[in-house]
Order: sequence, then structure tokens, then C-alpha cells
Amino acid sequence: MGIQERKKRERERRRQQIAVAAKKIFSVKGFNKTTMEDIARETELSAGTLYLYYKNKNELFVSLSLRVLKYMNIRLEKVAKERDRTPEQRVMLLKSAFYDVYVFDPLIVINIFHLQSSEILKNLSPELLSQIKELSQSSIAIISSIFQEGIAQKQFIDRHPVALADIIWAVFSGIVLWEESKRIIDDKKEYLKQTLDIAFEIFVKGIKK
Amino acid sequence: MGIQERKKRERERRRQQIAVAAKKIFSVKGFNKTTMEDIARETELSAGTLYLYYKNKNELFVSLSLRVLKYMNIRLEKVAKERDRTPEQRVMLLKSAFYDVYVFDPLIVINIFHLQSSEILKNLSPELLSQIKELSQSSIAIISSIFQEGIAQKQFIDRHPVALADIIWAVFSGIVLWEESKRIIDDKKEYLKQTLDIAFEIFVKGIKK
Amino acid sequence: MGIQERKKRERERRRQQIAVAAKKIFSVKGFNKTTMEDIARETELSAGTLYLYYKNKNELFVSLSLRVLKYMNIRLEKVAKERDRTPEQRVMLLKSAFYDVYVFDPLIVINIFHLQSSEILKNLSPELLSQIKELSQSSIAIISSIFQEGIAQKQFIDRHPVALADIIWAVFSGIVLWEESKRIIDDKKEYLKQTLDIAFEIFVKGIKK
Amino acid sequence: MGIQERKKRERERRRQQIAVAAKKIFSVKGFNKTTMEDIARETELSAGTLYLYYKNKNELFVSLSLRVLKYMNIRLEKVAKERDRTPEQRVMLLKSAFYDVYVFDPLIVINIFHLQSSEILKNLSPELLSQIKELSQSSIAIISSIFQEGIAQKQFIDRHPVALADIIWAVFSGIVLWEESKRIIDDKKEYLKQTLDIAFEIFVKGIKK
DNA sequence: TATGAATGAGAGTTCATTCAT
DNA sequence: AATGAATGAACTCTCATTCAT
Repeated sequence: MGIQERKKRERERRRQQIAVAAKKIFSVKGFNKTTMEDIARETELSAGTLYLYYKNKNELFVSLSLRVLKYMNIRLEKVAKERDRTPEQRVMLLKSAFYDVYVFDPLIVINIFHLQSSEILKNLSPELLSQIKELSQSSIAIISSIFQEGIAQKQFIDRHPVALADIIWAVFSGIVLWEESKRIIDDKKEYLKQTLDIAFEIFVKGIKK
Repeated sequence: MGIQERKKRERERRRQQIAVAAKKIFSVKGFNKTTMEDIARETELSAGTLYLYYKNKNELFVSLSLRVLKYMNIRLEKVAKERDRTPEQRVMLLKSAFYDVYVFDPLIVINIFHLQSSEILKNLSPELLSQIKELSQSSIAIISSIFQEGIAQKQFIDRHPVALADIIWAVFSGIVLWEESKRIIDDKKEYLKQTLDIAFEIFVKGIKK
Repeated sequence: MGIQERKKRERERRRQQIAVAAKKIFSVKGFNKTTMEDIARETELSAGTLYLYYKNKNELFVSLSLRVLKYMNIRLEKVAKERDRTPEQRVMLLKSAFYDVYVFDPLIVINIFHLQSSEILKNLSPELLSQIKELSQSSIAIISSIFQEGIAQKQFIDRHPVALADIIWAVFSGIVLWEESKRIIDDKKEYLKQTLDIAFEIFVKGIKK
Repeated sequence: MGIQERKKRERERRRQQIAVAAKKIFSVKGFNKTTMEDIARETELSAGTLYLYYKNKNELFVSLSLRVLKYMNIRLEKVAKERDRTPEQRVMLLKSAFYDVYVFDPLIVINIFHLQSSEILKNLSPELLSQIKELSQSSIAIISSIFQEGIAQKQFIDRHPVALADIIWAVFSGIVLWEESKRIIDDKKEYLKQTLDIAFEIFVKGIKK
């Protein structure tokens, strides 16, 4: 069984290795311009080998996102569980969570938000789509619960908590994409952290009763 | 020269006609899955003919965005010129401007924000890229000027006006994309208007001194 | 309309040209070992071009067969219409029909019978399958009608006419395949004509009352 | 040497086990669509292991046929040895032999006749090809000898006995393939036995003097 | 101006086969 | 003996773009 263990571990490592290479290339070239050959070259494997670890290009791409979405969920849950903080404090913790996730893997976070409303999403296997759906919904649900509580405690204005969650999620994704966009267009350096700080400052002030 | 005039007009009309067809197909299939043949079929022209009016697929796609970006600029400028409104009122007018632009052509607006940080952007001719750059920068500049004034009048908190402009732009694009995404994933109906209302309400409250 | 006519003719000629080349290669290499590239090389076209004329490899292959099956039908019908011949004579005409079809295109006839019960048949588009089905059924029906008449005229033994048709069809296909097989295995020269003569002689003698 | 014996026996058993699995898959999917992986899965071995028992896919496939061809030879020989039967009776015994072989392994029999004139045959190792050649020739020789005797005894018409053997072989293979084909195309139930009965009835009547 | 046939450069995928363990 | 990871060669099919007419 030691052997089986080792094999399994090695397999997992290979998957990781491929994931890392894929992430790198996808980030530079984007999904469509990246070829399996590109990724194979980066891993120093043959293209055929990639298919031993991932069913196809689509699934390889999406699996990268799932990993980050899962991490997002974990981080958000941790925030939701901070029961001894005020709702306002917890919203600020949301910001940290978002930012942590971004730092954890900026390129994939960009890809995820880029994935939103894209043709890749439209051409996904039902299973993957439902996984993504589940994870996003879960994230939104956690965020909603925080707002819910703030509203219940009369700290926040009385708006639909899911709407508030959607908005803060949109703020984050909007800023991430727009900053990235500016970098491509303008070659400007990154202001994400600062922009996010101001955005949350405004947002928190805005929802307070 | 009457003839030349007419020819030019006719050429412009053809371009329009192609643009309309392209928009329709791109919206349904996304950029990569749309073929020139698809667009040709829709226009009842041949694929070859499209190249008489647009240099290539990329430029055809982006030209659609330019049209909307120009409209966006016009709408924003109008808001900026409303000199007899308070800064707060003008921010609320921004919302209307954004929403108008969205209604003017939702699919292209989605495409534009989708374009942000996308592989298409990475593979654009310098001229087009600089046109887009110019138009976006112009939009941001106009919005900034409004915040600038609010800050000068001590109505708004003292943050970098460009950062505020970036944020409000990000809020808009984030909401547009996220709502679209939810529609694909969940088949949910559209809540864009409502979500935008709440977002701006919070934002305005948040930037007020 | 002269132009359109010409274009149509040229298109048809191209299809023919491709069909001829395809037949040649398929016959030598068999379906699976033949690549579209092979056929393209033979036609001096590019592989991509083939797809302007045939939807895919499968359809290209089957279209060759359809042509021959249609010819078979026509030949058989002609035999059935020879109303002033005795049933026995008409059975002998069947032999000529079969042989003519074979001579018309031996390689494709072999392919057709080879197609029977093959994996190609199992992986055919429903439309093509139904076309083949229809043509085969039609052939069998025509042959049956001849036997039917012979039986009605008390010339032939009273067996199910469709069974008789199946048998004569099987005899023909069996001989064609077996002779071809012997050629591959033994490099023997072809005895098809003679074998067919004897087989029909026996068959006719055997069904006579 | 007991050990060596056992090893040999075990090896043979493994080969059998693989052969059984392969037959099953080949029959369902056909040669080209069957992967070594498929067969490995069915045997619960790994793909690599198959190569310890068979040189390659081709040889694995053909070895299945050899087994049946050998059985065919044995059955035919038995018929030839029935010295106290009339030639006519022995031809009818041929039918039983054929049918027995078919029942012994219908799918492989279909494959064998399908193999005739196929691309597989064209890509076989010389040794295998010569084995097949030998077995087929042997079968034909045995059948010929029966006809030979019938002719010598003035019971059968005086035609080349090998031609008669070819014909009866072709009749059998033709019917087997055509019935199989009808099953795929029409989903009709099987009439092989009945059709074979009629065919032999006609054939025997036809060759009698 | 318009056509549409032709191209050709891939791309994603599959799979028989090998070989280190 | 058995594994199964890895290979790499093919193969089918697509499509943006060109160009002779």
C-alpha cells in the first residue's frame, strides 16, 4: 500500500505541475490562444500526456478556477464565523478575504471574472458548470449572511442582502478587471490595493444606517 | 463629387449593415466561435466581401465597441456639462448615462467589459488599441472631473478623483458582467436596473462628506 | 445565368474529380488507412478544400457507394422490365446486371459488400444510413419481384421470394468478396466471371420446378 | 518441469482470457474502434500486459480468427471422412458443419468473412497471413474433395471442384454477412438458418446431374 | 464591388506501443 | 509477470484570409 500511496502522491504532483504550467500560459496568452502543445512544452511533457491528467483543455482551464473558487469559499466562511466582530468589521474582513484570494492567484482570479459571461462558460460540460454555479452561489450566500446580520442589527440600511452581496462581488470583480485592463492598455502599474481600500471605505460608509 | 459623396455614403451604409449583423452573431456565439462565414451569411454577402470593409475579424469586432464607447463619451460629457446640478445630482446622472448606454446596446456593452483584460485586447493592432485607450481615458477623465468638483466643493470625501472614477466605472462594469454571468449560470432574470440603483445609492451616500 | 450554370458544372466536376481520387485511394488502402491528406494529394488540392465538397470523410466514402447502389438499382429495374422474357431468362439477366455493376466499378462494389456489417455502417449519420437502407431494400424488392413472378408462373420452386432474393444477393456478394480475398491472400488471378457463371447456372437449375 | 508445465498452462489460460475479452469488444465496436485499453479493462489487466501475450493489436485480432478457422477445418474434415454417405448427403453435412461453426462463435465468423478483402488483411505480418492462407486453402481443399468425388461418381455436374467449393464457401459467407448487415440496417431478426437451408436445398438440386 | 473557391496552418484529441519500475 | 505513465505520430476538421475572375 506504500507503493499505491506514493503513486497517488506522484499523480497528484503531476497534476499540480501541469496546473502550474497551464496557469502560466493561459495568463499570458488567454484561453483560446493557448495550445495544449504550449502547456506540454512548459511542463516538458508530451501533449498526449496532459490528457492522462485532464480530460480536455476546457476542463484543465476550469479546474484552475475551481481551486481558487474553493479557496474563496473557505476564506469567506472564515470571515462569516468571526462572531465577535461587528457587521461593519466583518465587511472590512471581506475586503481582506477578497484581496487574499487575489494575491493567492491573481491570474486565475482575473480569469475567473473574465470567465463570467464568456463563451467558455457557454461551452462547459454540465458537471463543471454546476460545480462553478455551486461554488459561486455558496460564496454569495456567505456574503449575504453577513449583510443579513448587519441589517437585522439595524446597522446596515435595509436592502435585500443578496443584492448587497452581488454589489460587493461586482465591485471586487469590476475593480480587478478594470485594473488589469488598464495595465494592458496603459502599461500602468497596479493600484488594485489602494482602489479596493477606497471602494470598501465608500461602500461601508454607504450601507451604514 | 456628388457621385463620390454617394459612394461614400453607400460604403458607410454597408459597413453599418455588416456591423449590425456581426453584433448579432458575436452576441450569441462569442468572439471565437463566430466565423466570418457566419457574419457573411447574416449579411447575405460573401465572406470575402467583409474584408473590403474591415481589415480583419479582430478589427470588425473592436469597431463595434468603438461605436458604443463614443456614445458613452457623448453621454458622459452631457452629464459633465449640467453645470446647474449639484455634484451629487450629477453622480446620479452618471448612473442614468451608464444605464442609457447599456440599453443602447447591451450586448456590446457586455462585450466591451468582457474585452477588458481579454486575449482580444492582447492581439489588437496598435491603432485600434490607441483608439480604445483614448476613448476610455476620455470617459474616465470626464467622470473624474465631476468628482473633482464635488471634492472642491467639499461635498465629497477627499480621495483621488481618478480613483473614484475608476471605482464607479468598475462598479458599473462589475454589475453588468455579474448579472450577465448569473443569467448564463442560473438562468435568472435580469436585475441590472435594481442592482445598479442600490449600488449608486450606497456609493453616493458613501462619498458624501 | 450562363455563369451560374458554368459554376455549377465546375463544382460538379470538382466533386467528380475528388470522388475519383478518393475511390482510388480507398481501394488501395481501405477506409481507415486512407487519410484526407492522401486524397488531397491525389487531387492536387488541399485537404481543407475537400471539405468544401464533402462534409467529412465518412460521407465522401459513402457517397461513392451510393452512386454504385443507384446504378445497381437502375440496372436491376431494367431487368425487371424485360416483360417478354421468361423468369429463368430474367434471372440470367440478373447475373449480367450484377456483373455489369461490378465492372462499372469493382473497387466500390467490393467496398459496398465490405461495408455490410462493418463498423463504418455502425457509425454512419442517420440520413446516409437511411439512404443506403432504402437503396438496398429497393434492390432486394426488385429482385424479389422477379422470383415472385417465376413462382406464380409455376416455374420456380415455391419459396419465399425475398429469401431467394437474399440468397442471390448473398451469392453475388460472397463471390465478389471471396475472389477479392483470394487475390490478396494468394495473388491468384481473377476468376469472378467464371465463378459467377457456374454459380448462376447451379442456382437457376436449383430453383426450377 | 512440473513448474514449467504449470507456467505454460497458466500462460495459455491468460491468452484465452484475453482472447475472450477481445472477442467481446471487437464484436461490439469493430476492429478500429476497439482500443487496447478497452480490452485491458475487460480483462482487468493493464494495456501493457496484453503485449506480453500478443505481439500487437492486429495479431490479437487475427488470432481469434485462427481458432475458428481451425475448428472449421476439423469440422469439414469430419464431414469428408463420412465415407458411407452419398456425396449429396455429404454436401448437406457441409451445411451443418458451416452452421455449427457459425454457432460456435458467430461474431468471429462474421469477423472472418469481414476480414476477407479488408484493410486488416492488407496489413498483416507474413507469418499470420500464411497461416490464414493455409487454413483457408485447407478448408477449400477438403470441400473440393467432396465435390470431386460426387463428380467422379457422376452424381454432380462436371464443373471444376474448386470452383464449386469456392461457390459454396461464398454462399455461406455471403449469407452470413448479408444477414448481419440486414440486422444493422433494418434491425430485423435473424433468418440465417432458414436462408441457409433454402440456399443449400437449391444448391444441391442445382449441382445434381 | 463582389464573389467564393482555395488555401494552409494549425488545433485538439486519440491510441498503439514502449519501458522503467 | 504486471503495471501504467509516457510518448509521439497521426488524423480529422476548422477557418481567417487571399485572390483570380
